[in-house]
Amino acid sequence: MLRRPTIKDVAKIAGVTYPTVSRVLSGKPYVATSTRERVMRAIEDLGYKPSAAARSMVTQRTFTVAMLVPHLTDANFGALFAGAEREARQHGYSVLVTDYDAALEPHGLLSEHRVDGAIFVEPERAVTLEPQRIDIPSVVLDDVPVDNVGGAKALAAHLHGLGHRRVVLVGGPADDLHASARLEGIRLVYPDTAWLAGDWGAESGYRLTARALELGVTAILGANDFNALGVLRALYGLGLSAPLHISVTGFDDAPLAQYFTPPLTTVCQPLERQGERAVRALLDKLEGRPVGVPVTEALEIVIRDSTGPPAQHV
Amino acid sequence: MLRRPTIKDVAKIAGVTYPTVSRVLSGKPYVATSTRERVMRAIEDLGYKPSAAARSMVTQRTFTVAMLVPHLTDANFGALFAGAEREARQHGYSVLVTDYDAALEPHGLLSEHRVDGAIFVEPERAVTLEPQRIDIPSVVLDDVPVDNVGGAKALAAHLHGLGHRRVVLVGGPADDLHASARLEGIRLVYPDTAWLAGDWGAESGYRLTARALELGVTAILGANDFNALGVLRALYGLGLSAPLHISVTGFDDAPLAQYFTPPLTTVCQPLERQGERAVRALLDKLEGRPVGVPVTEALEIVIRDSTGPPAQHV
DNA sequence: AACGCTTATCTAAACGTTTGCAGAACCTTG
DNA sequence: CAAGGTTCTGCAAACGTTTAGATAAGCGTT
Repeated sequence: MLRRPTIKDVAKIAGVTYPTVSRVLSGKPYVATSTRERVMRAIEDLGYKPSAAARSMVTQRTFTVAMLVPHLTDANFGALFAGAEREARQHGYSVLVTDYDAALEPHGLLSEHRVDGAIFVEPERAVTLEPQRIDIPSVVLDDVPVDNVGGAKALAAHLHGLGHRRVVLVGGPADDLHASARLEGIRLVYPDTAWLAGDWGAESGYRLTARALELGVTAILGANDFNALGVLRALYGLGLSAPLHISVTGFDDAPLAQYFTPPLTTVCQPLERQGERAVRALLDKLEGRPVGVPVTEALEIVIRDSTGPPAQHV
Repeated sequence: MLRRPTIKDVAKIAGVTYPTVSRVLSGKPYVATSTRERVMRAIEDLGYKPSAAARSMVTQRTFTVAMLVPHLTDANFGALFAGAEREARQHGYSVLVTDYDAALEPHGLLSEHRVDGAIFVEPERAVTLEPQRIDIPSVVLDDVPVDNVGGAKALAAHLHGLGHRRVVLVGGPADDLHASARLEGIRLVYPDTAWLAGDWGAESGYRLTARALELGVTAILGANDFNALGVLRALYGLGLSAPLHISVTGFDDAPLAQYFTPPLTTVCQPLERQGERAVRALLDKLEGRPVGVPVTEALEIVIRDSTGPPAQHV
């Protein structure tokens, strides 16, 4: 296996010096059309690909940003990435995904100037990590906030309209800002709603459902769609079903939520757009532009089959 | 904002020349303990971090591998990544995730020697892409095969044991090797089973269920768990339910599958281990070791509530 | 006291780019 | 036709490492 062609090989073939090739590659002005063509052809013939390492060596930039997620198994960030990637690409950047732990390793993305900036998807941990160990520009997803409170309130209002008088929030970490905001929204309608905290997984919803039912509620609000799925599953195990015996709602409108049994009433998060906005904010920081004032995005409720009037008698 | 400290700054503080610092960093022998200590302290004091670019400039290696997935929204690869990441880290590599399209961009991972190798998660597309545009070492997930045929056969046998006599496979792309292998496995038990192909999403299962029922089957095998979820959803829409009217199975045992209503009978894919094995195979290639003979891994069936005896009368 | 061996450090070259500066060739213009 | 501008291209330095080879110091042998 031979050495990869470098800019110098290209130059030799095209009969110019290598800085000229560099100029062609970066689309600089002041290069004759004929030269440009010859160089292009040489590049083509050799199958030349620039070396990112050499390039970022001198420019001190990688034109790459990292997206850090707590666990890659959390399904939601797929859409987030899609939005981020599209936006980044438009500006000549690319996006890499890893989980926090991997990124922080000695050889990880964040430790060796491999990326120009980072997007932290889960704000809480970002806050604890960032100042200590990270010294690259970064944004946390909360820099592009969405109206968790409003979304939750809408959900609660919907339930209230159906006649529910006592509800509970199930799932989400006790110290999570999003989950807290959702509780806050619910309490705007049902002032002293209880919160059975857990994590973001289905298991949480499943495990906590029994305790929720002891509270004598007619509706259970999952802190996210997967929590809600766990609740549905628990109801199934108890021989109950939504919305007949208990109404259930989620949060996020994950792609799968419409295929739950029953299809889930939830709140639609504009995840792609959020990814987009996060990238935009980060690039603004990176390129020294004034970073725009974050506007809070409204969330829309999606009513499906998992909610209905309360059972006549619990 | 000042320049980042380099190896030379460290050297100056520690009172040595910079190659010595390099030796300390890479744990080379022949450096005095006292020197090593002085250097370490200087590194600490300065908050020095090596530059990956400069390093891979000379070594011609990045110690990074890419994991390419078709769409980051496909949930399954989370576990795949977890396994891959763990294995890679143990060998001093890190793993980056992107989708095919992003990776192939002119500035993408694969185009500029940014990674030492790549793992293609979806073999079909890898095959079409690789020879044309990629010239870095790569493995496709099929290089570490799992026994799709056996798993599907086990599923079919389970259904047959319950008394089902006519089944159908729903979902999965018509040209997909995994899906085909699954069909093959089913046909070992039910020789002329029909296949209503689609894609890997829930929507496919949902859409194709009506046609499946027209075939007069008593059980529907989803090509994966999400296809199965779509089927369950469609049944719900028709006022039917599993396993009472129709039995339903999935494939993969996605983390969510046990929380479906009803919990899904499926086949457990050892995804983490697969990720691990893929990395191992790739590193073998990269480091010129003989790449081990791929052993096909057996798959275990997981029986839950979505399958039962056929309805007395269809 | 000179020799060789080991251990520790230094010197210098190399990796593949970008970029500021300087020079060459060609055009205007007065 | 000399002066002054453009437009194009070459030269050389710089980016931050690794690594082969050279040198120096210390020590145990003869």
